Amino acid sequence: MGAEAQRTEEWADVTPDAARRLLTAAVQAFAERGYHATTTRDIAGRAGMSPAALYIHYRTKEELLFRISSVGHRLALDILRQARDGAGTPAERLAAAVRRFVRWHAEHHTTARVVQYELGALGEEHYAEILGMRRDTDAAVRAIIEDGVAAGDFDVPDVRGTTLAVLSLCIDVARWFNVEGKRTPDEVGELHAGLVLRMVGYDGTLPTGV
Amino acid sequence: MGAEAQRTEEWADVTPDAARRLLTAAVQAFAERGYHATTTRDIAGRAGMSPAALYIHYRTKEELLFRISSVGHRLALDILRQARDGAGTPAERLAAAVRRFVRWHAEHHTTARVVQYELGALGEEHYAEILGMRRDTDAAVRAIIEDGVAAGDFDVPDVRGTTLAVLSLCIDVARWFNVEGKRTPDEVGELHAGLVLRMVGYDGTLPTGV
DNA sequence: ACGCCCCCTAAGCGCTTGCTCAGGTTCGGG
DNA sequence: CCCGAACCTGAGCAAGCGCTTAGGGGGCGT
Repeated sequence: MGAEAQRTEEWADVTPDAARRLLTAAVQAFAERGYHATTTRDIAGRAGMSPAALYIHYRTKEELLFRISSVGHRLALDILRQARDGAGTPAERLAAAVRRFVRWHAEHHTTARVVQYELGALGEEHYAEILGMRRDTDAAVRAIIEDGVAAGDFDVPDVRGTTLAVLSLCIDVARWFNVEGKRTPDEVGELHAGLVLRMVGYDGTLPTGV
Repeated sequence: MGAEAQRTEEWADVTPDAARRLLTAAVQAFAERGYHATTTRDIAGRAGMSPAALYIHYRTKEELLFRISSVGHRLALDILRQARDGAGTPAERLAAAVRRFVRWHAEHHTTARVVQYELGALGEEHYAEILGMRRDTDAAVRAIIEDGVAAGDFDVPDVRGTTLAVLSLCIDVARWFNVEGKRTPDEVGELHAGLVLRMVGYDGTLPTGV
């Protein structure tokens, strides 16, 4: 499945068609220039519409950002929760979590960039709502690490700090990942999964799997 | 030494006084709201001046950003080069590099945020100039890791990828570090130094030092 | 005492911004 | 054939933007 196919799939349940086109146009524009440097005319232009058309489907420019941020956080959270609740040893589940989380940030790095770096532009209420999802994200990763510590598979002196560092390492992929670069999302995910297992003091070999 | 003292010290060689006040005002504003959401009136207001005063000391708003970015990158690069060229084993030098680099990103997280996340707002020529310094940053860290591999102290299958990940982990501190939080810059630096030594497969204990 | 230069402000110019609104087009159901 | 609902556009408004300009005040050397 190519990146293009996934990009449309990601917003598949946004209707009507024009609203989805505006949304994907906004994702691209926000990712390229940032929220504040993007004009409503630019978004509408990319979607092949007049500026006024935007306001039929969204009340403000900020609502567009919130919708993107909301869907993006939901997707990222689902990835981590699936790994947390999946089968296998803590090492296998942590490796799977990192692999998929990193792969998502690389593959959908435009969306991920908006999701991770444009939070500050959200309105107060929307920001608070997103913050809740981010706390859940942290909790999901922490749960896996705590499982590993309890099982005696991991050696982690500072669980909260290490959780933060693991998430930090994964999220930052969205900042530097470049489609023109030599590394595929799969390769980056694999590399990071290995690094994270070392960070938690797992002394076995990197488990394979999705 | 408090953060306040360091903040002024950081821009000590910027003269005259009004130019420095404008610069520090811009750093705060850019870090809080982002470059594009910051107005020249806001910057001038924070510095206790009229909007026009800005243009006596700086030709454009973008030049202000470039100056900040330039000084910030220079400071960060110096930290890493000092660690690279310092005495000690590769593990000691890598630990020192991460400790100090992370500490800088935590202590000066306002400056660091502008330096790391507002690159895209730079003009083309200024951007190219900054990019050169960023390549040097990468090279400095890579050199230490290569030393450790050559000495047989580190086990790193993918040197370039791991270098990128190490830098990534350190840089991202600027995004999440919160002065209100419970962790001091020193503690965060210590934690990350330990994590990075694990990432490079160093099997000794964390060396102490600056 | 005087002229000079540096530093600053008040006012505002030209432009772009987010957003609005009256009016037109398209299309399925009766 | 007509109606109403859904969707879209052209034109434009008020506000805010980066930046400019004309002019004033204060401290310096002479």
